[in-house]
Amino acid sequence: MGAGRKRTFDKSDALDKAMRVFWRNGYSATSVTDLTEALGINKPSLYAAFGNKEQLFGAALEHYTSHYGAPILQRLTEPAEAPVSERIKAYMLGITDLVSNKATPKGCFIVKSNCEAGGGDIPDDISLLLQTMRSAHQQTLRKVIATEQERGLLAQTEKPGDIAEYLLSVLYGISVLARQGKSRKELHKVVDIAISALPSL
Amino acid sequence: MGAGRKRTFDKSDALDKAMRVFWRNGYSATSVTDLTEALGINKPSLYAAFGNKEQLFGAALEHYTSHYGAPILQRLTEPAEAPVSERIKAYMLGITDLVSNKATPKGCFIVKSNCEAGGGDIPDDISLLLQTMRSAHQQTLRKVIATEQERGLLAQTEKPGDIAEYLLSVLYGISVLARQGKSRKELHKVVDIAISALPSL
DNA sequence: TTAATTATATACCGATCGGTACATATTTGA
DNA sequence: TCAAATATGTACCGATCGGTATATAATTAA
Repeated sequence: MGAGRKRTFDKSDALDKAMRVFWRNGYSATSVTDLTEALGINKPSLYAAFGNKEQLFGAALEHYTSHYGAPILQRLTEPAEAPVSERIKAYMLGITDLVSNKATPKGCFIVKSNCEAGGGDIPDDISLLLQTMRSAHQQTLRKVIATEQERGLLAQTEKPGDIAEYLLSVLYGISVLARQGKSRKELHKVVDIAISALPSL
Repeated sequence: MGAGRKRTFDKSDALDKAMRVFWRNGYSATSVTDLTEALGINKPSLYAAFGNKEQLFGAALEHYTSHYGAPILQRLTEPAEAPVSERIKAYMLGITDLVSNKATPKGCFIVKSNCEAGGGDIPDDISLLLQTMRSAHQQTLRKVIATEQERGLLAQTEKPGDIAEYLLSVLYGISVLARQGKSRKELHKVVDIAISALPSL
């Protein structure tokens, strides 16, 4: 890979650490100094490795979706032989556990960033990225519901997009509640009630 | 009322303007200069009238709940002759309209502040105030549900606190969706589906 | 061994942060 | 009319903001 001094830190580890700082404090309330202290590196190293604060934030969002969100979304389609109601429940409980995990900041990083966007804070590029992520998530959920409705395994009293929006709304709410410190157990109860609304079976 | 020069601005108007700036940008991303520009006054006037940034933020939160939130909460109990299902629906649609109103910042100010809290940003006093506000809101909703259950007008398959938490969760989610730009109409659809989950009638 | 290359550490940049000292303008009570 | 009291406008404070210039240390290719 050519000449040059070796990096003294692991870039992937550093990205995960930076993500947790942003996740906890948000974009505006996180200073570059907060990041360098959490990563144990100096500013020039951070800028050389990740560009700037905005680009690092974008990378943190991508890291979050690919490493924390994606495995949970997988539960919507696997195991394929499981009934859709069970898969949706497993997915929702997975999100709930993620946002109430004691080892990571409370709440959902995407939801927190979404709430931070919409004002003057957060650059336009990031707002666009968030919009894209949210849209992809909604589409994934919508398609699962639509497929099951076509197979007749799910009642068709509501449009799949509307059901997806409803379920996402509950999950967003659960993320806010988790941020407030609500326990995993309390949040699971919300999932139970929310799922009982599904016109299924 | 004593001597002294008269204030050249209306304090109540100024508080409402300040609230909107905080509502849009959040606590961390709002600078004192942002506030003085929006209010059309100088920094010493702002500090003399409202203390400091933190105290002004607290006053803005109180102003929001008393002037924007309280009138909607009233729909939970009035008109008393209306069935509880209708009152809850009117309340939820009221919140939905508030957070998707084109004349005010998108989303719920309390939800946004709650997401901002939990990290290093936002002083402890404010976090406590938010916790108190949220708890009061939840209790109000819980009592309405409990009363109706005692009267036998609502099924008792779930505890009133759990139902309240579920409804709040949906509303929090709606606030996040509104912040993302979802229309009033789309959000009303979420309310419809959410209410169909209630074990009522 | 040397030149090119890359990372690190220190020290600094102009801009902005929340907050205030101070002088001036305005109002009321005596 | 004059003194006390309150508000305003300017100009400034030290601290921190995001970002970088520069020098040095380490690594590889020649």
